[in-house]
Amino acid sequence: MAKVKIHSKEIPVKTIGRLSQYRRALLICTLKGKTHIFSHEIAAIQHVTAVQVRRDLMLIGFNGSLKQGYNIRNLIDVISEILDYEEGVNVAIFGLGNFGRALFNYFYGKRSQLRIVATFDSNTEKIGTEYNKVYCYSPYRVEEIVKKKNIKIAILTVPPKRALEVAKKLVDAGIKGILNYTSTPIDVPDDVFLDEYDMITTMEKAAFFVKMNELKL
Amino acid sequence: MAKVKIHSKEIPVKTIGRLSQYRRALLICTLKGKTHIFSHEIAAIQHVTAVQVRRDLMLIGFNGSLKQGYNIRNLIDVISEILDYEEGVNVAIFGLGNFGRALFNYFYGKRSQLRIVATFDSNTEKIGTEYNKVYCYSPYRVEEIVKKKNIKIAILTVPPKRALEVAKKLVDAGIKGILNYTSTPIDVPDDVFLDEYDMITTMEKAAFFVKMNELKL
DNA sequence: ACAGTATTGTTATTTATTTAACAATAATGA
DNA sequence: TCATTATTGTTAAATAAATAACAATACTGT
Ligand SMILES: NC(=O)c1ccc[n+]([C@@H]2O[C@H](COP(=O)([O-])OP(=O)(O)OC[C@H]3O[C@@H](n4cnc5c(N)ncnc54)[C@H](O)[C@@H]3O)[C@@H](O)[C@H]2O)c1
Ligand SMILES: NC(=O)c1ccc[n+]([C@@H]2O[C@H](COP(=O)([O-])OP(=O)(O)OC[C@H]3O[C@@H](n4cnc5c(N)ncnc54)[C@H](O)[C@@H]3O)[C@@H](O)[C@H]2O)c1
Repeated sequence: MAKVKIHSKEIPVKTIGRLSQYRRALLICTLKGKTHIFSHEIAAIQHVTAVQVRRDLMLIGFNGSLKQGYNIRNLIDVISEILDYEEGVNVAIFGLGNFGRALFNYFYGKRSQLRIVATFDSNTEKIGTEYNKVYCYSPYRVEEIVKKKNIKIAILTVPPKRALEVAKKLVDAGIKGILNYTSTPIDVPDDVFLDEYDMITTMEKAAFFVKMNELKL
Repeated sequence: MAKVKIHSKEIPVKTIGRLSQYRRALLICTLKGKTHIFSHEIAAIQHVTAVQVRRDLMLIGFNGSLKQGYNIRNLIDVISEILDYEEGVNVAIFGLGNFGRALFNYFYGKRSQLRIVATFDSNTEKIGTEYNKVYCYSPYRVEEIVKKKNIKIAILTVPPKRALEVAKKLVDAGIKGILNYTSTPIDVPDDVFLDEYDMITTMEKAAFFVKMNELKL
């Protein structure tokens, strides 16, 4: 799924990602009392060009005024209408280790429509406890709880060796989106959103560029 | 910097990222005693097509044999020659909170050429202690320590409000790559590698796709 | 010996994404 | 009044990346 239709226009996935970032920048602006903003101002905050911003906004059919630029409040609302899900989406974390907990803390409460409603861990000392008021279940209960709590998105932070089996269970249970942070690539059906991020790959790219830059001297 | 020359051929940055992933998959294969591998096998492990793999390998001038495919050991060596930096690269973490520590634990020791040689935190209880045998310095000493220890890459996990000031200090001190995990976008000169990752943006994309898929029904 | 098969390596094509170009517009002020 | 300026919205062009196509090759089995 690389594009999506909104108002009968095709929207690239990359635009969706940028809209999320624009909104974040805009929210900070409103806190500062700003009411209007120009495309080049948005561009300066995020890492994009003013043209890119205008093009993205064109795609979602949002218009600014020539002299004042874009109305921040309205723009936030329009982006939210696109990105957000009225009823909200339920999320669960699988693997409540150091990394899972760090993500939990960071994510918890940041977006009102995105709710962490369960955690899963195989460690018997964790099962049955609450972390940030959210109950920790045994992985045996994945199917049951995912259905009962209508969980749609999974954050996968189990050990790499467990990734494949857990991912399979998730898909079978009806999960529709997985953020896979284990270093094991997983496969999912077409109708399941998948994102895989690994800091080591990024670090290797960084090191490569450092090397390249030094050689250029 | 979107492309890089190797053997006088232009290599897209994306290829570099994939090479890192290929190598990881290959290392696992060697552990299993495999000596040769076909492009479609590599493709099946990672999320790419066989054509993509062959094209990437063509770009770095690596040849396989028609009947056996690619020699895994050789391929790992060639990729390592491209990605790795003989003398190694020194890395530091800025912000030793939950997230910083989780990344530390994950990263520490995974790549012999990429060494975490220092951590920095403003919390006086952390300054002067060792975490995983690595000393924690006060942010006041950034310039001094970065130069003394020849630190090239920074993992940025300070609170979002501190991101801009710390990033500026890093660049001034001579850091050449930053992995920015704070939700605050930062700006760096052209000769500094920058990667910004934020799980909330990813989560919002995931939620968006879940929503889209449901509407399609 | 040779048709059939599976694979690589590379060029050509297509698709996706970004960037550039510019007309339209509205305010400013000489 | 009218040139100047700064901006938007949109089309056109350029660039980047992925995919397809296919010749070349080497092995298999008959
Ligand atoms: N992508 C990144 O940048 C990145 C960064 C850090 C860690 N990681 C990865 O994230 C994962 C977690 O890292 P960590 O440091 O928190 O490790 P950890 O060992 O602290 O946590 C793993 C947790 O998963 C639990 N677990 C094991 N099997 C399970 C199962 N079948 N179902 C549910 N829970 C299960 C364990 O009990 C443990 O609590 C690892 O795969 C690690 O490689 C990725
Ligand atoms: N990108 C992601 O997906 C993601 C996930 C989790 C957290 N985060 C971000 O990572 C950062 C850290 O998160 P956390 O949960 O570890 O928070 P935390 O509060 O536990 O850790 C922050 C640490 O930074 C230290 N610090 C403060 N000012 C500093 C300075 N000037 N120099 C050095 N250290 C300083 C604090 O003492 C603390 O130890 C935050 O910005 C958070 O938003 C991002």
